[in-house]
Amino acid sequence: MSEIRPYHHGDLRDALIAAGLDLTRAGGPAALTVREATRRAGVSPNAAYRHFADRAALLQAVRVAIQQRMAAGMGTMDQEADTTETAIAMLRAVGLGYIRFALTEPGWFSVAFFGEGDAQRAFGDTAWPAPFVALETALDALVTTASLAPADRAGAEWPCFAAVHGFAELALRGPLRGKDTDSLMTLAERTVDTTIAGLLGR
Amino acid sequence: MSEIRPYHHGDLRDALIAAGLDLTRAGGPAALTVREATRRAGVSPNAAYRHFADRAALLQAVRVAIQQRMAAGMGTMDQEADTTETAIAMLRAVGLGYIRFALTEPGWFSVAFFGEGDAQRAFGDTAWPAPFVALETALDALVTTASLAPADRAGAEWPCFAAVHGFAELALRGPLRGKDTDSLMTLAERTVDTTIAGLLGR
DNA sequence: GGGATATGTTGACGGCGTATACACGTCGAG
DNA sequence: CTCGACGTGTATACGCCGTCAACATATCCC
Repeated sequence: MSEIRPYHHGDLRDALIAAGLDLTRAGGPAALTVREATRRAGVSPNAAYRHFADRAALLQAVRVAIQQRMAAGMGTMDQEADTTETAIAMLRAVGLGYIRFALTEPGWFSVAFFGEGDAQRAFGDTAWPAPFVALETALDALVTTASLAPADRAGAEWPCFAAVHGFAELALRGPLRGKDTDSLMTLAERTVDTTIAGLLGR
Repeated sequence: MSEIRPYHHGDLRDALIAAGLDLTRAGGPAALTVREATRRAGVSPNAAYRHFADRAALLQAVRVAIQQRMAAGMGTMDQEADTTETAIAMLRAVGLGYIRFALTEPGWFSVAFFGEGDAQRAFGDTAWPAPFVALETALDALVTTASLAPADRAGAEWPCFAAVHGFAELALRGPLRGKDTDSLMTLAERTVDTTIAGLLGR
């Protein structure tokens, strides 16, 4: 991109991640293959091992790239929430945004969150993924606007995250698979609203 | 087991499913390999293809076997629910039973529900899995005991199923991975209770 | 200029799913 | 009782995969 990088390849690492994004977008985690990624980068298979310890490491890098993209694509979450209504709306938007991303980019979604065997590293080492941070922010806003008792704040993430992630899984791989997006989003709204209602105890 | 079945193998199909149960119990769907299953059955790899079209068909058969086991292991769901309290308790028990199975048998759970690529067949052709039927029953009981408005009955499965399945996913492959079972079940209770509260609108 | 180092290639190994062709055991029809 | 059809298991092989070890090349720094 910048000036002349007349090296062997130039920037193989990024090229492999880019290929990985292409592959996983269409086929999910299983579609990411060291050999195919290197093929697309116009390089021999083993060249990848100069930049990634193994396939899992490449997949992890792709995961991070997807999460960044997801953060950008989920729209701005940085609004202030100063009333109960806006705080609830914010929480709702976070949940529906998560589900919308899953429906829009199923391949990427499947990589970004617990997709493959050791995918716990979706959270592991680095910072938490953007959607999760947005969830935390929205829940905090519920407390500051006195919609949620401070005593109920701890652990409130899990019902929310579970409902939203579980719905995505139902829609992508479960009994809701194949339903059209409109119906799915209607059901998603109900799922999110039910969870919020339960959380606020009313 | 029974008398002399001096055929080539005797009952290879069942032997392969049994091997598949062993393999997936420890290692989830990825651990199921045609070659390893046939190895355990003491037979050449291609013998499997006399009984299953491909690896996916074998995995599907294992899935069915797991779901039967799960139905048996989740305890009896056939109790009557004639009061609001018992109906709610039933719904709670179904949800917590689902999560408990996921925590107790993570490998099997990962196979039984949307585990691999085309796992939608967890529901596809045959009858719905037992836990799902139990959920339907519990929701119906809520209606007959007048805890849930009949108008709210349709689609009530999805918030419940999403919360419970999502929680299992969080605990097995997500940010809650590694937490001890007691803590997890506490969080699971809160998740289930939150969902029920939201469903009953109170 | 000349190592040290970073990067990429070649070749190989073992594992996988599975196609194709063959062998064996059983059983029913003549 | 024979014989062939059929159900079942084997042998061989292909192309894919991840990855190791050894080698080649390009770049950077002294």
